[in-house]
Amino acid sequence: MNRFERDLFKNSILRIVKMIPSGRATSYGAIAKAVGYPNMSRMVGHILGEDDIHKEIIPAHRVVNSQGRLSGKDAFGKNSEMQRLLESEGITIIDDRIKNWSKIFWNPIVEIIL
DNA sequence: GGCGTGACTATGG
DNA sequence: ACCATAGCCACGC
Repeated sequence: MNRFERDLFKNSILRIVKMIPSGRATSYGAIAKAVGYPNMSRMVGHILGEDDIHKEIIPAHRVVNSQGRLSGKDAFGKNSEMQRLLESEGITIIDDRIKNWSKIFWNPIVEIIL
């Protein structure tokens, strides 16, 4: 993956994350698949953690792992900022896991209409 | 180029 | 449902 591909990958990911509706969430792997790189789930998390990501316009807190776990919460500073943001959107979290994950899950491939 | 690492995932016990 | 394991692959050292 050269730098050009990497930039496309990054831009595509950020575009999808911006589409996640409030009150819903998706997974690293689902986003990776949606942009055509099914094995790049780890990179999705890496990119969302980069410093130049503006968390005001990129709702990175709506991206969790495939089990609905808040595996990235440590990147949101201390005191469970990620959990707080999700709860403020009406999502219930128990032991770092989103309740009713199958209902909350937003699948980009299915729900994005071009 | 080797090696360890990680906001990951699918699978099997 | 929980844990371990093996794939995965860009990145940094």
